[in-house]
Amino acid sequence: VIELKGLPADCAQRRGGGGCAHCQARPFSVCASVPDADLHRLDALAETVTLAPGQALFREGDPAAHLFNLTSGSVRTYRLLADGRRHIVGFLFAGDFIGLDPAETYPLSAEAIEPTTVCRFRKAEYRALMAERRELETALLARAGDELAAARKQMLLLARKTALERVASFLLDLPGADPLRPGPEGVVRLPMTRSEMADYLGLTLETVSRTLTRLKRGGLIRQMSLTEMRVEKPEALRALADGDA
Amino acid sequence: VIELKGLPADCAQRRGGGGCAHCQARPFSVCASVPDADLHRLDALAETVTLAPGQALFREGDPAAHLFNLTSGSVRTYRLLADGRRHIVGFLFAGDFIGLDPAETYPLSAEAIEPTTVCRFRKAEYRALMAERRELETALLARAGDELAAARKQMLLLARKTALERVASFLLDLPGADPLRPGPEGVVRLPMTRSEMADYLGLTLETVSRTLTRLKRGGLIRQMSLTEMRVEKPEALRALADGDA
DNA sequence: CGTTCTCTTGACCAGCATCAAAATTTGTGG
DNA sequence: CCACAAATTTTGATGCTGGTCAAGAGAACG
Repeated sequence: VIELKGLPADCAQRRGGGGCAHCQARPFSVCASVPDADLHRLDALAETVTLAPGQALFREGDPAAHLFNLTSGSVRTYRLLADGRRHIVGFLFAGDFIGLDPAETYPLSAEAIEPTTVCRFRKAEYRALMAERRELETALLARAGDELAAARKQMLLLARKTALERVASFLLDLPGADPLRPGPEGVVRLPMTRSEMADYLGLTLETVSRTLTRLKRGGLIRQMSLTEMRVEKPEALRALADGDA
Repeated sequence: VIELKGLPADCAQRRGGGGCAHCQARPFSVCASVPDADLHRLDALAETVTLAPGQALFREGDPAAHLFNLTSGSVRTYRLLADGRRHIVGFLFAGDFIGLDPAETYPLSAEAIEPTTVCRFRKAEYRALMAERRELETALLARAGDELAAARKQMLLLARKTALERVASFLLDLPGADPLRPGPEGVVRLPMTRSEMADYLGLTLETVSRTLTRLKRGGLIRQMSLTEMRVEKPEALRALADGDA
């Protein structure tokens, strides 16, 4: 059963001052394309929304009134099949943008998986800004290209990789395996449950658990806590992930 | 083993006159966003390329010098894993655009699967036109959003659907099940091989063949020829595809 | 008309799913 | 801080979907 907590109307606050200027996520986000001098324009549109774990940002089918930029925490996006099978489309982290799809209603649901803050814009207002600040549209097009590339990578994983290869790929794709992001080198945070990993990787939670155990036994990774893994042998993991048979 | 025929340098011809004005694919393509009055600008940039079956448009890793618009025929795009496993990323038909990904090199290979014509643009020239004709950039962003939506649909299919559901979804997604496109109502063209369907759907060619046989036996589809299927019971097929258990 | 390629069908098998239960972690109230 | 309840993870036993291997039937092509 899935949490159905909505989003209270008063959760967001329009900010007066210049939040964007010291936004941690800006270097990773599309906002980076807006020059410092024009930041006040963004600030004027932005609302800050704070989410508790399990709280929904929006649900599949809701009118798509907003665009979002994740500033901290993490979010899962998912769709359901009629009989309850769930597919987690992606996990989003600081700097990720939500709302590239121009559809009138959200094509998927989005929920926080830990305490999370997002920057929210009214779609119409954001589009107006885009029409004016061309570099923002260009940045979004570039971001859309990146997302498409990531989606294709994931399709390859789902279509042709084994369970072992999927889990290895997943660990390497998470931020934290990424040297650019904050946190100790080589330590991967796993804020999501095994069940969520499974629904993302097209496996069952048992298979994910067993596979992680195999990787631990093989010394490729070491479990620091339930939500943190240390990658001990990145090259070996990469070889697995890429199916270098 | 896969065909490795390249693209001869003389395959393309810069056209003088106004090909775009009577282009069959224009209503379905991003070019529709360019008003008739400005069509000569597109025409000035466009080269027509003719491809024989199996001929490559480009290969993964090639410098991404061009963007393409498919005007007739069909194309497969694919990536390979180190040990030879193939993933077909998509099948493209008239009106489809290739090159949304802003990467410097092509992230996948593209080959014709039947006699095909494409409209080719130098990336730099096209970008220059985009910078000037804003509605083109907006149309591309919208197209990117559509592609992303399609990619997510495919990820759901690969992550959570059974073989039967995958094949049913595939038959319904092909143009031809689409009432807007030309051809007799309800007849689906399958210009690709069983092996290609399999590499697209994350199955084996045997499973695809067996599944099509099941659908035929069940009277949901009828085989007209090897490359044509008639959908006899669209609702039943749709129910299967959506997993309405 | 034979060669070759693709498709179909069959027999068997393996990887992952399913079902079930124990171990561990998390959360809550006293 | 501890005890207990609930949730998540891990591990085990078993089964099924779809993969693998193999052979035969159609199509396509020269």
